[in-house]
Amino acid sequence: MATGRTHRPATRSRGIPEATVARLPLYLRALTALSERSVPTVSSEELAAAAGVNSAKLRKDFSYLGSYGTRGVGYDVEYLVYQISRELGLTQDWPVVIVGMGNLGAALANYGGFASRGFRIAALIDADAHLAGRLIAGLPVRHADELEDIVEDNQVSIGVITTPAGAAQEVCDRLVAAGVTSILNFAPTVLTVPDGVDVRKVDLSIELQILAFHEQRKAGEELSEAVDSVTPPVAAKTVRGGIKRPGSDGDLPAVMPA
Amino acid sequence: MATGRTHRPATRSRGIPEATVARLPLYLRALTALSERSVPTVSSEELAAAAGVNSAKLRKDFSYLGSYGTRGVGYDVEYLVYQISRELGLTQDWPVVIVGMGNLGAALANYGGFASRGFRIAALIDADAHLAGRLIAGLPVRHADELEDIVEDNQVSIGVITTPAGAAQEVCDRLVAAGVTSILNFAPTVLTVPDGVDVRKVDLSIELQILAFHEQRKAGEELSEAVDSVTPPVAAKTVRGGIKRPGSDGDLPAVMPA
DNA sequence: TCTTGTGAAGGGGTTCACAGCC
DNA sequence: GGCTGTGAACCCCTTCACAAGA
Repeated sequence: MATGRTHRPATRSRGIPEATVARLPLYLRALTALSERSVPTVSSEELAAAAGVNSAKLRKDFSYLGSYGTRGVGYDVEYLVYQISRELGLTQDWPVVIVGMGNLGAALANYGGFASRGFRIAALIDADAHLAGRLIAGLPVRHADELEDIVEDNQVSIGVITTPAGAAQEVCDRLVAAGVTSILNFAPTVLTVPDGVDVRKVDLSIELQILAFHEQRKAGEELSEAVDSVTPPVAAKTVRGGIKRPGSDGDLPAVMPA
Repeated sequence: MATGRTHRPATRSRGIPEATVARLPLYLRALTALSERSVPTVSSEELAAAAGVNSAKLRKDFSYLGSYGTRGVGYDVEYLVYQISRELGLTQDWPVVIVGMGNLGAALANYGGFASRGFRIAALIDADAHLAGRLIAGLPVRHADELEDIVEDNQVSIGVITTPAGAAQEVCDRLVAAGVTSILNFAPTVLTVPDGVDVRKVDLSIELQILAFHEQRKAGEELSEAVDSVTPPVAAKTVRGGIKRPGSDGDLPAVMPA
């Protein structure tokens, strides 16, 4: 889902699979909870359960980081927390800017896990001059005109976009031009960025639509449960190949603009 | 990332790959935009560009739905919009409840794409009695005590959890007990659900941490750029195997509670 | 004995490249 | 000539199952 990065063959060894990287934060969270409860060691089985994955996957994931466990015993919690944090780059503070101070932007600014260690909100930015100066989560909103200065002055490399869809690409372009190389996009648009810039997106309506798909499936199965495997693929599949456009202009469903 | 569902071999044919399902909303969005501009047909190349994927992937994806294109011409926009909407189950309105009316919950309630066709907010719910009755996005907040009644009365099958992490599992359990079978979780916790229930999660800090990982990588490459392939994998890899726990209790980084 | 670390097998998804059809 | 639909190759990820080691 990320993009950009040339990902050259990684001059040997340094190749942690993307799927593994995506799970490290999950392990880290589980380990942090154990750490707070002063649990000294944990087995792959226990930790996997806490993270919601299976233990073989977890062990394989950790094997990319090195041999950090002890056979017959398990993993040292504190040590793993440190190693994963380091691997994820959380041993330093990343300054981030949030652009777009609507409901969502404000929600993120107030989100605890955000302002906590590893990330620091360098500035909140909005294009609305009326918002400028207002405090959100204790920080003053800065006007969009200042975007470039803020990014450069604070050496910001990570930007979060929470603007309306229409403004997202322009904001993205400006962030990138000013030096940002990683973007987390909450606006429902496909962003175009130059090579070397990573984009990750969080899209509410896509998630909901995926759930709707499975939900519909369930409802369908319930019905065919009794019949099942008795009736053939029914004539329901009238469409396909020949007929085409059974009601292309008539019974069109209302579709989300999202 | 979804879970639950037994996903039986799908009595022949009905098997659309999960990866394809996840992209259908993207295609639908691009197609809707074309539809609004009254574009009649579109090629796989054009549509793929608009959706941010490559054309071979798009054609393969569409092939799972059926043969909806015309060789030498392209795809009929309106027709595809209809077919994808139907496939995703958006030809009906899904009532959803949002539980947890903090900043994030309020943001979602106000989010346009949410309330638009395909999904309908059946209720906003919060455990804080002080919030009860207050209007958010034009809807009154209902107290958590009413959760079960709301779900049953409105036949809600999709629930969105925007509570603090500590409350998420309990809310989830109650939703499921009341009949919800799909959950979109914004709380930073792993939810445990019975078979047959789908969970998707949206996790801000995980996304940021993944970006930080790649960002760190970039910074490292910049340095080794000049040297590159001249120096061997350096002694930097002091750790590994032998030594163990170089500073397990000393220079521990501050780690996010995530 | 217990649990990690990992080759090897298996499964999905992506990409290629071209046959099929307009 | 142009574009779709799709077998086949390829690649990545997951899972299995067991050797290695505390």
